[in-house]
Amino acid sequence: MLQIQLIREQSQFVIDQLKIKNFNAENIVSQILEIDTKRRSIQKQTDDIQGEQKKIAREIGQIFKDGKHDLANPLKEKTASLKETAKILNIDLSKLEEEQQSLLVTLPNIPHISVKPGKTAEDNEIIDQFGDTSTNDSLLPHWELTQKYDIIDFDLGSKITGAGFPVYKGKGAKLQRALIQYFLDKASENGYLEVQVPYLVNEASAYATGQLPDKEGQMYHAQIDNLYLIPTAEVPVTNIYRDIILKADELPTKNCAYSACFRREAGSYGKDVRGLNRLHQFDKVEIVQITKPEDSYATLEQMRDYVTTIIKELDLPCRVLRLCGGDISFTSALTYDMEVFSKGQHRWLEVSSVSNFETFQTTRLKLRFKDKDGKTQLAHSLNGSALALPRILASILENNQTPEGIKIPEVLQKYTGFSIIN
RNA sequence: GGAGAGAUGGCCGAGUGGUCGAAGGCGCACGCCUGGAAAGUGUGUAAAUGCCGAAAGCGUUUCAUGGGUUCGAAUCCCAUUCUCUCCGCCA
Repeated sequence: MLQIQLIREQSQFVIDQLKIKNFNAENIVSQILEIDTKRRSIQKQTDDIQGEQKKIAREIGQIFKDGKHDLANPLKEKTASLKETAKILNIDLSKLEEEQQSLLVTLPNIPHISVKPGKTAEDNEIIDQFGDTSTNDSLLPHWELTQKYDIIDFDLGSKITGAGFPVYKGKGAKLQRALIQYFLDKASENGYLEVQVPYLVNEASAYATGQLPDKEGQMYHAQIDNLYLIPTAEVPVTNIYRDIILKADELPTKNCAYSACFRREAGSYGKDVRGLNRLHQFDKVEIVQITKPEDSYATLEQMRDYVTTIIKELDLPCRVLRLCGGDISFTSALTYDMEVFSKGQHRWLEVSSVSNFETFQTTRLKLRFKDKDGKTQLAHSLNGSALALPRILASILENNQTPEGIKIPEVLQKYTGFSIIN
């Protein structure tokens, strides 16, 4: 959520920057400003009236103390009418606050100045690429390989639950577990504190990280208890810091977490959902950092670097994209996507996305820190996948297929306990 | 799931209707003391929001959350959430 002060003080800048995200904010901003003016004038009025009420109440207190009870009655009458006015004004006030809030949450985050305009994923800028992307038509896509070696059973998952909930079997399950452990170990080595977090979150948490209200339909909802299944560990991990004021020396905080992730993926279809490409339940290791504002972009680079290093170690061909305005997410100011090349499908698959949210999440989270002058200010939040399993698994299977079987990347062998799937 | 007790500032803890945003302590910050430190000692120590160009200052709100009673609520009433104890159930 954008801060009202920013909109108030630099409305034109907000409007201009949001154009880069192809978002026309003109109307919303002017509505917000209009409501804001009204809101503040009403707040002033209620404040004054409530101050008056308090003053009279104190006077009555004094009168009772002095035992002059009969003097109290006219004063009581006076407050009665003040109370009535205050009540009406308070209703107006909360109505305006609500209105303002509901408009504010519809505005996306302002993109970083370096973000270039663009309409679609086609306009993203490739800033780095490594690894061998040579391929040929004899290489099988992973959904054929998983069947051939009987390591993932999509039909069985459909029977038990539905499409998008595969069953991993034997070496498939072990490879999955190996990847999780490998990712977590790497993150720990790099200073991320490992946490295990709930997979269901309440409304306040889903709201604070921005899943609500924007992505309501994308989350599974346990209605009886009004809890949401997490679409990513980002939600519970970031909410660790909800409503907190950190000390300056506690920053940056670095957390990593493995979790299953649940996404309804309403509206997806075709080749995008084939096999492991898009699932309703998948595994992911997430990294989250909270930093001082001045450090967040250096941290973003460091996180990007960290993710590409892991991909390199897995020996997967990879490219790094700096997202254009049109492709960057609602909540992000700057995002890098990492894609690995999948040789059986002859296409790039997104396996990670690292983003700087600046204060967009921390505003809602009320996540602040005391700077060295003792002033409280909003921290910046960043996160990234490190990494999401299914597509990594898909490209490991496709890229390492040989006539003898699927070769397990060197770094994973100590975790899997085997070096080939055959 | 049933019965009972509770929720107060960064932490502990006092406060059952009247200048209570809240005693006292711990912690923290700054100062004094000291050759330096400890001890001692003094001062300060919440957040949100509004008035204001900014600061200072002032107002309002906040004692789990949301309602209510009252001229006045941390204190009384109702609902919800959470914690603890006992019973039941259970990996």
